[in-house]
Amino acid sequence: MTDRLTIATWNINSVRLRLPIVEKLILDHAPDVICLQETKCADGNFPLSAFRKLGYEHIAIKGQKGYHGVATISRRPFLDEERIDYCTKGDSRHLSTGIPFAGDRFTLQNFYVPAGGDEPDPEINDKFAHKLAFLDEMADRFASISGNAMVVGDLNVAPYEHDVWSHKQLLKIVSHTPIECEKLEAVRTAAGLTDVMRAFVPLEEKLYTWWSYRAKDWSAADKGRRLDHVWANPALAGQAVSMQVLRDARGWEQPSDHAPVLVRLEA
DNA sequence: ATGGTCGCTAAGCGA
Repeated sequence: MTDRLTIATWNINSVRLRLPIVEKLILDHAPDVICLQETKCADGNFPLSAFRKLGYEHIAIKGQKGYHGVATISRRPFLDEERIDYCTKGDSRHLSTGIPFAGDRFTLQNFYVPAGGDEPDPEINDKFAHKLAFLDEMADRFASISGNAMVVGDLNVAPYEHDVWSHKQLLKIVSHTPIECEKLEAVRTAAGLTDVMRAFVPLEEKLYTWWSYRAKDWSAADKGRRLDHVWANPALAGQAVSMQVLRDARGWEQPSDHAPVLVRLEA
């Protein structure tokens, strides 16, 4: 009996404002599990009933008022839930859920890594220091990951040359500095995880998930970055049969500055 | 060209 599961990850920059386009994602692509970041919504204000009406009865949230916030919305029941307060700042940036799949299970970790501010120097920029510490803590914790695992979310680092529109022009821009790229790679390899998006798109090809609101014409300029990621242990990654970045969603009505990423599993 | 645009929550912060 073949099991199939489609997972979406999307930084939606306010779940309440973006409900109409999350609904469009659901109607167009019918993901089984949706991982959202930057929900910007206290738990008591999360639009649970809107998602339940669309058939997503299992909703794990970790929100805070005004900033950050992650949510995992599912048609399948969760086997367990865990929330880790990385850097013990009280930020809502991590949510882990156990997902039943193909007679087995995997742990789906939904992350919103700190953006890190503008100045790429931890000595003078606390936000950048926080980002680096967050990545170091991820690497520490990931060293003991076991079982089937998938990591998704806005990791706020575009690690490879063709994850940005201009490698040379972005080397000193937060999200593509060498130290961040090295640390992100250390996180992924600490757990032995595969970069699922890059398994479908060769390293020589451009791959973006985010385009700034500030561009006059984001699509024409196409100065994108791949800030969103999907990683999995090799066995689970081997069950991924498709991956797509829904670039069109960046042009939907009142869009997020991130596009959703969809991965389909079959086993 | 050191700007530009968003969303929160009510002037400034974070992205």
